[in-house]
Amino acid sequence: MDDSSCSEYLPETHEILSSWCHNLQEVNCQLPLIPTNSCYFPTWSQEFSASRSHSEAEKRRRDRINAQLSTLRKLIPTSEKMDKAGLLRSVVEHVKDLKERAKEMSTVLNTPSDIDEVIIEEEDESSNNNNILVKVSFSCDDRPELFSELNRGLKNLKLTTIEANITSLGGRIKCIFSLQSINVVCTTHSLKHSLRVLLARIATSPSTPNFRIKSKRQRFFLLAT
Amino acid sequence: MDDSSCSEYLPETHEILSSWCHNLQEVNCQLPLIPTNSCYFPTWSQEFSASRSHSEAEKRRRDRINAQLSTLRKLIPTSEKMDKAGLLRSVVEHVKDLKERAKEMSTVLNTPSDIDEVIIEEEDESSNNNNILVKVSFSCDDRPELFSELNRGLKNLKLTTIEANITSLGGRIKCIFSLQSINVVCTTHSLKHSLRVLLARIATSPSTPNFRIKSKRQRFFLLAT
DNA sequence: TTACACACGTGATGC
DNA sequence: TGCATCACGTGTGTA
Repeated sequence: MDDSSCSEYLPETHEILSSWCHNLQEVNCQLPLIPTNSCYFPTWSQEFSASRSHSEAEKRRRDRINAQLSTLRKLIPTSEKMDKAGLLRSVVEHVKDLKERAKEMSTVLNTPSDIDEVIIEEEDESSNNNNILVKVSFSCDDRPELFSELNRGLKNLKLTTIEANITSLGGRIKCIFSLQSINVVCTTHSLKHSLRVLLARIATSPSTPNFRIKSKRQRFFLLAT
Repeated sequence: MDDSSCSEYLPETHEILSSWCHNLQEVNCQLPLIPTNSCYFPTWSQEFSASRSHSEAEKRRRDRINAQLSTLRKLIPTSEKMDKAGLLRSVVEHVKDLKERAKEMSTVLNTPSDIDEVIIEEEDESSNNNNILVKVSFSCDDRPELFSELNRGLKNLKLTTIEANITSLGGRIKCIFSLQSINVVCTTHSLKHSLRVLLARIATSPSTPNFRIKSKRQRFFLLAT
């Protein structure tokens, strides 16, 4: 459509129309206003042209937004056939998840610390019954016999491994265990003491002489925020 | 505003208005159409009410989308004072970056993959003497009994663990072993076969019924290419 | 003034 | 039908 199709649009009719539209705001009848202090037709033309460029600009804006949305849709699996709000909700979830994961990664990566450490803490629910639940964080030099020694020691203490997270990096190893001791006569205190002794012994046990760590990775790369 | 405020809106005026609006589509004058085969006022009321609920629903939709957008804005640093398209572009960048980082991390960290896998390869020097050296990469669902089963199985195969790297994350576990079999009569081929059978059995062994992974994340993020 | 960004109400369309 | 989503053109505020 070009401007000439507006040539029959007379001032009177515009006034009538505007007046009606103004009185009936609920109809949301949107007419470009006609300035009263300038000649009529050029102004209408200008208004119309402005309106068109406005709508075109708005379309470009919408297209920019939708382009990013469809990019996001490709990045997030299982987001096909989701509406915009749903897609964005998934995006929020995934960003949160990725951030948490990255944080956890750096925690895990931090893990094999350079100094031997043994941290033992009881879980909250440990005092409720005769089951003792402890969480153990344990760092030392890595070596082949470590696992069998750990298994043997934990077995001797009648401890069951509920959960284990073991990371070995650069010749160091960090183990995080959730251990459970069921129906034992010893106290939590004595159990923790025995555990501490066991782990200290394992940590300071001499390494196999001919054991050489194969892959010494650059740890700083992993620790960047 | 209630419907009574429309009481002066006469059919004639609506016709005139509709006619004008139809002839001047470029004005985008949007009136609810009046069906010709029903009484006038109720229909107008109904149309108006429908129109109002429509616009209200649309507002709710916009609000839902904008709520997610502002959540995203909080999640993405330096996205204040960005327009919607810019914000979404940052989100896309951020997600891509985080995914790449996670992928990198999982490569470096040997993060467990979502599919069970068993990769067995001989080390180069294995053919030189009667010692067989194999490197095993093994991924499966994590569970408490895994370690003891692995130890038992490897012991039965007369395999010594030279090096072990074990990572558990999100309910999955990945083990990388360097295993040595000294002075055995079996061939490398049969050893690898036995090993593969063992690991496949362990990987598909049913999990302890009451064992629940603590954090069940949407893991596909780490695996997306 | 121009240019841009956002919210709004509406028609179209799919279930 | 009614209810949901989307694209559209417009009014409005801001720089």
